[in-house]
Amino acid sequence: MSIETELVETIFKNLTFTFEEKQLLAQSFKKLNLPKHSLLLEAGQQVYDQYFVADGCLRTYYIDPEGKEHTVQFAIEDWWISDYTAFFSSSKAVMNIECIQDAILFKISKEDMELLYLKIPKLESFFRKKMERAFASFQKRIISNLAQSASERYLSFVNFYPNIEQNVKNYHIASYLGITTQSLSRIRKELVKG
Amino acid sequence: MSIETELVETIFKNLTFTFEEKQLLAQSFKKLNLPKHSLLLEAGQQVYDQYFVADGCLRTYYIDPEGKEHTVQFAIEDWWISDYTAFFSSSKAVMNIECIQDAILFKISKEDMELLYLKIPKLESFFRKKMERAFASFQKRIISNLAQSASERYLSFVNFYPNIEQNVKNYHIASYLGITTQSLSRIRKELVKG
DNA sequence: TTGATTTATTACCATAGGTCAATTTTTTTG
DNA sequence: CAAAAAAATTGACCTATGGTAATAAATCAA
Repeated sequence: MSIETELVETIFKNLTFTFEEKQLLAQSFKKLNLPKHSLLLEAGQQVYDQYFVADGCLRTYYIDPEGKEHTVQFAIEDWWISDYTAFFSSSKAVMNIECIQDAILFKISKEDMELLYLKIPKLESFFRKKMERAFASFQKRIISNLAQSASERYLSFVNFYPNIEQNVKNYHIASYLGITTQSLSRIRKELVKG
Repeated sequence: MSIETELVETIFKNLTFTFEEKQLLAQSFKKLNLPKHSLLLEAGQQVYDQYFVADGCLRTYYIDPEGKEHTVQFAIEDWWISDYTAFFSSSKAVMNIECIQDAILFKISKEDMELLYLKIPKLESFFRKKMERAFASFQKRIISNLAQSASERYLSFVNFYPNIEQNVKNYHIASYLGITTQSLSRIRKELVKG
């Protein structure tokens, strides 16, 4: 399958493009195979790209001054991932991105992105809507962090990411929920009992 | 001052418009005076609009099943506010929005917004960038909630919203930080002692 | 397959922050 | 300005979650 077809069929499912537009897309995106355990991005690096996950699983995490990891986001098939704060402002990453399950990605640079917006205006709509959904889901997460107990957050997580639980380590989930692995263990035990 | 001029000078400071575009903007936005303590939006209501804050202070909060309030966002001069999850998906509000200090707002409906995007494409860029910044700031908040203690979060808050602290009640800040007013009191006492 | 390494569980104690209730301070209203 | 209402503080006690450490289970690599 040509990369043009692949892009159009995986990333931009609901859009139609002219031949020239497809060419342009194919030139802007690069396909990437990423093995499990590899780091896609490290804190301190300049962030040029964002990545579409065609297959596999990754996570974005922040390492605090005490060295503890905090998972900000998981990304599976059909999600986008980057250190967006850095990507948007063309600055250095605060976060790390790790590949949790062998992944296939399509990457595009911010620069190419801006050019595409100019040349294919419908992409601006497409990405604005994507941002809106991402924003809404972050907002839900903030509410969940404020209003729910650890075990409620765990249940929300399992419900929201049903396909992820198998792929990730307990300490990934714990660091996403903002608790220790020990607490997660206890919570699960309680839930089985309860 | 005409509403056209007002809009262009307050909301869209860095953009230039043709006469017709300004007309269109003026027709799409409505100016609103909102007194302190009034509710701009209540959970359960259909969300049609988003609001630009020209002056004053508002907050978005969620009321959990136990009746506790959780402040998701403050908005002062130059910020936008709405229940964005509901606004984007044209659904019912989960959040409430309360006016904390007498406010002057400009509101625009989602419908008019989408029309404007079609007629004035540069607005799509403008709002995409706004979304990007909002997204980045939510991401920071998530990290802060995961990685920081209550007193660290309080210091970050004071630092990030230096002008808001005077305007809001302690219980607003506490509910933003995810703690009780009692804890906030204790934290402040500790910080003064040093 | 087996030993080595990584990950998960459990137990015990410590602590940040919550709850309830009383009191003081601040703000609002007539 | 005084009385009433709202907000903030404080204290005593409680609970959820954290930290440390030991053990068990699972995964990986030779």
